[in-house]
Amino acid sequence: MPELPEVEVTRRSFADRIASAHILSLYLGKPLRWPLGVPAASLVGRQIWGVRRRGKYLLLDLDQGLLLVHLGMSGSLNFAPEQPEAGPHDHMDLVTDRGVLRLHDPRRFGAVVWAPSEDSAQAQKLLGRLGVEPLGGQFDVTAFARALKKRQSAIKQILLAGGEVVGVGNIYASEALFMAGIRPTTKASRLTQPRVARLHAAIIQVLNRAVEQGGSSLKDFVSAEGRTGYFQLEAAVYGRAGEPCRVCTTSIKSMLQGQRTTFYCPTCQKP
DNA sequence: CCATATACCTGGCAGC
DNA sequence: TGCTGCCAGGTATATG
Repeated sequence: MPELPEVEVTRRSFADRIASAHILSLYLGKPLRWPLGVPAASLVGRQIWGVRRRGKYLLLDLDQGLLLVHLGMSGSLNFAPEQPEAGPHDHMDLVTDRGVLRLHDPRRFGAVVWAPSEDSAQAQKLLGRLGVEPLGGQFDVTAFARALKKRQSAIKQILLAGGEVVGVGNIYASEALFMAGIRPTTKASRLTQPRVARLHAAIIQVLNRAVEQGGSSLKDFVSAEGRTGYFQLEAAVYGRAGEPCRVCTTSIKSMLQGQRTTFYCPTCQKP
């Protein structure tokens, strides 16, 4: 479910409300991807200073250390004054004096991990290899082009890996490459400077637009306020195999790339 | 160092 | 119906 826009929309939906709250208790259900790393009871009394985002991770800054929260494939957060009885897929309740932050995650690829600091080994193990943030101005075209010149794999796989730029998942990778007119299988190193520039702009545009629209609701995205995506994001290619391209009416193709499905228009996107 | 495959887990759906 | 097989928005880790 969550790529950068969904994670950012989730962050915005509860960051202000949870800021300065004190942790009263932390309940964990079935195991998530990794253990918390410390006894849950050790977080009682901690104060939450704020919520940041790095790639698809949410960072809850505490007065001692921080919590790294990842939504995996199927996770969502809900923050409310009270929560109903936990269902079978609710695996965390962070109870504070401002409300309860609940993680709902059927597939349990998500995680909640405590680390003593962002620079600590625990945090860096997860954050250390992340590429640059695409939004907010640090994403530089020249540096992006220079990095891609060194990479021999298909551009779609480079985007998904997140080592050059973070936040682009399977949906937005297909969408950004369509916007840029680039075939997903094109070797990154073979992209010309102008095409990299188009891709750079497309990534920023597609992610920004999705954030503005409140996260796409292509499937079942729900923000921490409990709202679904406010608008259906009109996918140009994702999930549209066999349907006509919105630009040229060519039938959209799908293929497998590194065990993930990729969608593209064979006419609009050049190798 | 790089590129690729694998594993984790559950639910929904198409097809029989 | 009920079963089977396949697919799903991520990413650390192992392997070559």
